[in-house]
Amino acid sequence: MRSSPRKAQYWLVKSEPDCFSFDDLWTAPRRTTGWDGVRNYQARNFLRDAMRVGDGVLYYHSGAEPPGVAGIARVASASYPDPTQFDPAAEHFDPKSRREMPLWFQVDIQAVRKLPRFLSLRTLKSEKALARMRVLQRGQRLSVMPVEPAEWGIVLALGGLEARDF
DNA sequence: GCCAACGTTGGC
DNA sequence: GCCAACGTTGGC
Repeated sequence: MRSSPRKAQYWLVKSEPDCFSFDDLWTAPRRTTGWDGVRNYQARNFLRDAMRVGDGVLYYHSGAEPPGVAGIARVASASYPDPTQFDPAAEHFDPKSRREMPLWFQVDIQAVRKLPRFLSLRTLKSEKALARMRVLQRGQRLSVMPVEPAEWGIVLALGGLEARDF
């Protein structure tokens, strides 16, 4: 039996630009980095179980002035164990994790396009069509979350990109 | 299994 | 710096 083509999937990831900005990703080797350090089970499940190579990623700057979407990226690898969980010197070392049964996973993400217009949180909130977007719901703190295909299209358009730019 | 205390996130 | 919201921890 053959599987039918997958529907396109989209995600949003958060990063504090003081820590790792979209420009940092853009200038990284192959414009790619391992998205390590995620230590939330719901976010872990998205990384480990749902993300696929080629999925679209909105790169969101949190803790920034202003916060908002800075660029788009793509999932560039299958998920694999986050090596920092095993490193006692790493900030996100997790002594509960075992190499034979890792707790935490990551994917590689690769920058695709910088948004011609940075899309501030304020602007996102003002867009009625995005009212249900997950990142805009009060109290949500996930650093990795799904984005609806329609929302992806609206965000790209607001940011000055077209669908074919991805 | 409950729930209070605590730590973290992240906008403002 | 403040604080609301949330996840985790640990006593019971």
